Amino acid sequence: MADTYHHGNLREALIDAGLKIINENGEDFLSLRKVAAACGVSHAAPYAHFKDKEELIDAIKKSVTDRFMDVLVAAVESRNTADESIIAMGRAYITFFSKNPDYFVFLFGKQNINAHLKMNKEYKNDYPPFLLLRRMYLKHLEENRLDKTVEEQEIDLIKIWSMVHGMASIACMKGVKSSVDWNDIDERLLV
Amino acid sequence: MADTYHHGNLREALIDAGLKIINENGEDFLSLRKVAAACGVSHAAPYAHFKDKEELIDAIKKSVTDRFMDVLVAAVESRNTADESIIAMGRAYITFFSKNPDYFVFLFGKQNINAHLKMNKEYKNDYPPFLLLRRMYLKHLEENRLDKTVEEQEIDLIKIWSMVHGMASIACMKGVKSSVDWNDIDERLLV
DNA sequence: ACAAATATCTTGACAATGTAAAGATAGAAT
DNA sequence: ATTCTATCTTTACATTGTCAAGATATTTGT
Repeated sequence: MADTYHHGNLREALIDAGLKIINENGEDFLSLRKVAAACGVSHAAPYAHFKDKEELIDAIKKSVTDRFMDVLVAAVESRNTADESIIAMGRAYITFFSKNPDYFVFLFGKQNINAHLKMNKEYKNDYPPFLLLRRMYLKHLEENRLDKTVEEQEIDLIKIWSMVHGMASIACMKGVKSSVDWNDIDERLLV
Repeated sequence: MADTYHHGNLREALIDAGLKIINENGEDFLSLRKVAAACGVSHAAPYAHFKDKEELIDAIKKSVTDRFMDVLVAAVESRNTADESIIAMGRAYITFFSKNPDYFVFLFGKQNINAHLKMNKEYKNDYPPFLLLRRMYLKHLEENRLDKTVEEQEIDLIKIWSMVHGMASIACMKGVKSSVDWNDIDERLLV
């Protein structure tokens, strides 16, 4: 596989190698040529699979987002009621980024949150974690027989997401002395 | 001033020129050489004032943070009660970044939120906007004669900051269809 | 099965960039 | 006035993203 002219699985290998570099040395350390070298191919080989550096990075982001979604879905499915699912999801959201603070910067650090999602048109205009949250929220309304206008729903959703996302963001900030146990806070999410 | 060997005010000029480039073309477009050229000096001149590129960027961040703080302080001082001040501050926080979405990415997009603050040891371990929020929060406790433990205070503060910061973050995300009026939400901050 | 088309990879090149070293120049200190 | 120091220039080099031309393998059409 390494002694053939054609790599055979270079696209995935580039994504994995890129992610590894980011994990070990941060995004700034990543370069196309290093990724190529890590895969044992020439420095221009990636251009057969990615238009430019950004396209590779977007692919890596999508890879991370997939794992992120796995965690969120698992959290949601570990509970029965929508309320518990939402809390579990919030915890998982924060925990995921507390464990890998660099992923937060990597995913949300740049301009467009879902540039990498729009590109591969797998997802449309919406962010998968947000879609999951909305689904659980609607379930929450049903189960509790609550009646809210669409606008009220939007506001509730933004509130929940903002708090969770904001807490994840702040939890990832080095230099912020967190005497706070993040997993203890989000129980107040739906209060 | 441009025809002399010594620039006279190069440090500030570099910061201003750098900020201008970021405003017009984004952070990615910024390079030390461009900043130097914009100031009419040789490409290595900045090294007399900044250790490396990061140090210049940190200085620019500090400059933006100063303006940010001006806005927050103005908002706080425009109200009488602490409650109103906190809400005004939250609005100003979100409005500031809604107006300049790029600043959000620029300030919080990278690793360490206050690397640029720690460096110039002007601020210690804490983030100025957070200090302002804490001061207002304590005033809020006094005015309403509320009694909370330090832990409860921390949680309240993180909750408020998380929601505001999270909303700012989400408001800055291109691709997030915001049918939400951000300035309308934060009235629920202290509820 | 064979030829043509295509996908994948290599080599070589170039401009932009960050940064270091050595030297020039001006202002400050003594 | 001489020395010192901060500031700036010039030169140089390694890294990087990207392109173009060519080599090689795989797929496709017949």
